[in-house]
Amino acid sequence: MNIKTQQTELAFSLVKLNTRILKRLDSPLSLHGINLSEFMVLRNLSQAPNQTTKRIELAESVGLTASGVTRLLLPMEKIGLVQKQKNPRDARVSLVRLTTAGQGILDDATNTFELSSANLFESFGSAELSDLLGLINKL
Amino acid sequence: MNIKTQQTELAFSLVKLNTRILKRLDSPLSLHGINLSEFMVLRNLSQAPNQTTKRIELAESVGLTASGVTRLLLPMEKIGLVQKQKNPRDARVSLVRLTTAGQGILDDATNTFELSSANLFESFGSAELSDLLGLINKL
DNA sequence: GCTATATTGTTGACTAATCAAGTATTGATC
DNA sequence: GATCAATACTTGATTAGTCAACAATATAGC
Repeated sequence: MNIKTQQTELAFSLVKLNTRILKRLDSPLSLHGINLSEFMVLRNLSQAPNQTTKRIELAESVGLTASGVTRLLLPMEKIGLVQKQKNPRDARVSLVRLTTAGQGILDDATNTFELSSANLFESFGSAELSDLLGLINKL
Repeated sequence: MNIKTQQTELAFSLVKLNTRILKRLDSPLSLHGINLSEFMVLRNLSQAPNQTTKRIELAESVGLTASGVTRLLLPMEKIGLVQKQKNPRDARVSLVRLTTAGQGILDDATNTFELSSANLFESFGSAELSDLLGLINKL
């Protein structure tokens, strides 16, 4: 098999895999009233210094557009998972901060997510896991 | 790093990777007037015996629901990339067949897709490609 | 300091998909 | 051979996201 075919097959397989993975990781989170995108946001916030991030950085790290983030955060603010804050140094940016409630939901959801992940990779040993992570990080 | 953390990190990375990959493979196809889902459909059909498949198998192999396939195929039929055909043995199923026009578009689009794939995996050698493919196929 | 350009974010209009409900047909059981 | 459940597909309503256009603010060069 020549390299072009390998690349193409791989791309094709990755695309096919996609939906299945997303569904398997997303559905279980509905238990906590959030979806995968919201989980990603919460997780990103909790790892950010001071649990606070610029919306645009959030967009980048979750793989959405700025406008997608606006729409995603709206209900999250409403139910109090995150808070909007102004940046005193730059009035254009508005910062997003994880609330205590948000952290609580994140903690619960993380358990679920860990379970789904374990389920997803049940046939993988530790070596394979780090191999795959290594390869993925090259992309 | 314990195995649970590995699994979780990997799942997280996969999700983050997702959007980026999809966009890189999808956008270039717009040159040919199709999107990634349509490309997947055409490709699946062309590899099926007699270039014909049941809609529900198509759904399965492209990662959509039956209803998603209905909606996806509608415009494709209209512009003549695929044809609807009845199954004489079972009046419930309707078969989908790749047309010559569809095959033409597929051929063009395949070149583009190969290019995007090559671009995506440019830093991968042949061994890495087959490693990654192997790991992915375990999922 | 003033103007031109770039950055951040929001909004309206749209798209691709989902789900739940419905229709039509088939196959299995009694 | 009538009924009941399962299968294949379609449709209306909804959802999560995009893009393009916009407003507000910041930065750089003159």
